[in-house]
Amino acid sequence: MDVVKEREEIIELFGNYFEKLYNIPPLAGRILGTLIIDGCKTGLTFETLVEKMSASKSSISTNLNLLLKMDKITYFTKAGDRKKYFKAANLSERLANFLKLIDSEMIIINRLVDYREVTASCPEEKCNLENVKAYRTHVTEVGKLFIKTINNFKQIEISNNNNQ
Amino acid sequence: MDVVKEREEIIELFGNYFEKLYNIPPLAGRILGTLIIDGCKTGLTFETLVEKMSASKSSISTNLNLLLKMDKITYFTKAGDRKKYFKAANLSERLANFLKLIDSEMIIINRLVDYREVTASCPEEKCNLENVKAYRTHVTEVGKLFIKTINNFKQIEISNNNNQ
DNA sequence: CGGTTAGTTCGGTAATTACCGAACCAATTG
DNA sequence: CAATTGGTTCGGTAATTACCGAACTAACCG
Repeated sequence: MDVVKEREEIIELFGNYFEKLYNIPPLAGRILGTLIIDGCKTGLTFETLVEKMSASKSSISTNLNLLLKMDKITYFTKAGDRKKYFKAANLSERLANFLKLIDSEMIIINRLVDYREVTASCPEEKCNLENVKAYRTHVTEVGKLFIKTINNFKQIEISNNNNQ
Repeated sequence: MDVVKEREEIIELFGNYFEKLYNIPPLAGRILGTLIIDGCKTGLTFETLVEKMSASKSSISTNLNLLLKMDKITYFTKAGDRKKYFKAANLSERLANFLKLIDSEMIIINRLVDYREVTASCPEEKCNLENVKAYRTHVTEVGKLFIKTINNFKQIEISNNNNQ
């Protein structure tokens, strides 16, 4: 395996994937990809990112702050060192965002169910109501699965941190 | 409940939700929301949508074709009637799109696992590899859950169609 | 055939987005 | 204090997007 080339390609894949998934600028996607690949151990500094991405300081700043606000990344600092070290957020935090999505979907579905219950008059609309309810059950199940997984990761992360 | 107002609000909610979720233009999101609320029974015509959305024919055309290409909606025709009747796709079809997303995520994860297996030299990177593998397990589970649900819906849809 | 209906295609434009450079601030160092 | 480092903020601009109107096609009707 050509490790260097593979690294580039994975970052690019991640970048595009995150860009679409989270609706973020291309540069933000690429930063996140880079942090997942390279930044897991020690984190990457602002400066390093400016070089690696060959982007301007202002763009890096803006997009780092965006990713921070979205809880996709975090940073830590070292005593006697003014630099921030950025790294991708824990998987449990990244997954938690899906729960928010699921919650917002649930709100819409519940309103749709209530609405349908008022308006469903003909048999065709009745079965439509049943469909929506079945869909709600599915979304609930997905939510539960995510909560379970997030808790798993939290356990893993705690024991990882203790080992450091 | 003020049904008319509630209808408007649900469409707006759906519109914004789909816009973000699928990365589609606002109008496309609103069309999809409208079709889910209003178009389930008999479908809505091109003309009706132009009026309801108060948008131009060209914009409606473009966005309907986009939604068709994405399998978010379908249309049927009636004998002796030149119009197309648009309706939201079955839930099974809409959910199938999530599977595509999961597949594309799996491809990246697998490449990341392979990459990590080559590059993981220090203990910290080893546990990182374990994290990614645990995440892969989770994504696989989500995929299975979706497949199960999609099959459920297919069953429901078949029996619904037989009752019509 | 000409007229109507249903929908598409093709510029064009207004609005939005992504990124940049330059000026700036705030903390530290000599 | 001045100089340096690490990062932010603020216009500005190039590129992209979302939508429009007008002209068009294709199928049918009388």
